[in-house]
Amino acid sequence: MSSKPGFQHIFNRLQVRYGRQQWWPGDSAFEVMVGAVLTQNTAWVNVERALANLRSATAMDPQCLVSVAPKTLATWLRPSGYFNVKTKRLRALCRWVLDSHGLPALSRETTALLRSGLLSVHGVGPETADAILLYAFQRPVFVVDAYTRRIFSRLNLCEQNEEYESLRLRFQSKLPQDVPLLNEYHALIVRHGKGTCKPRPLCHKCCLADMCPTGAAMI
DNA sequence: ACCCAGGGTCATA
DNA sequence: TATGACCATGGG
Repeated sequence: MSSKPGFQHIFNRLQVRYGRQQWWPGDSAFEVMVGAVLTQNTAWVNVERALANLRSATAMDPQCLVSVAPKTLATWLRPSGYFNVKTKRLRALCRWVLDSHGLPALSRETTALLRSGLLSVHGVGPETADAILLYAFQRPVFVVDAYTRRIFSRLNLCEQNEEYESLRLRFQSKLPQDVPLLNEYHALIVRHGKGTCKPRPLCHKCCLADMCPTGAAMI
């Protein structure tokens, strides 16, 4: 007898196929937060250029980012796109960190309080907040993104327009509250989305093809 | 030339 | 609640 493949089983498949992902690429918790904002709807390779600009300007610091002229900050952020928008969002995030007495103080707060705090920052939505919670603060949350919807809706395990919170809580209820697992799972989903599970279906050699009902019709 | 990328906000109905 | 416009660079 066969049953529908579970979230844990799919994780195992992805892990066997792609191996360890070693997320998040970032030296400090603050750099992870900056990267989380800069990567909004943006390819990571472009984010790395902006991060390199900040590092070479020795500006990878909340106090510096709120003090520097917005026009200067926008110049550093230019390669990651939306630089005017992201200048404001980054400054808003830094103001929140400073008003909260810095990252060490924040790291002692409960996950629920951190989450509502992050969501109160202009420019930080649910996905960015959860990415920061998981990868900067090491909290056991599942990060839902566009890849998650694409991959799991093709497996008939969710609807493409399912609400963010609904999807997140469903994942979390089916998985252990284990930070390393949740870390790897989201990273593997992104890896798989960049690999075989493209917007335009290209499911040959997909490690999940045998679970994909529509996979047979794809080239 | 076109589509896509590790989203979110705001105005409108 | 649910669409649509907008933000903007760079790779394939």
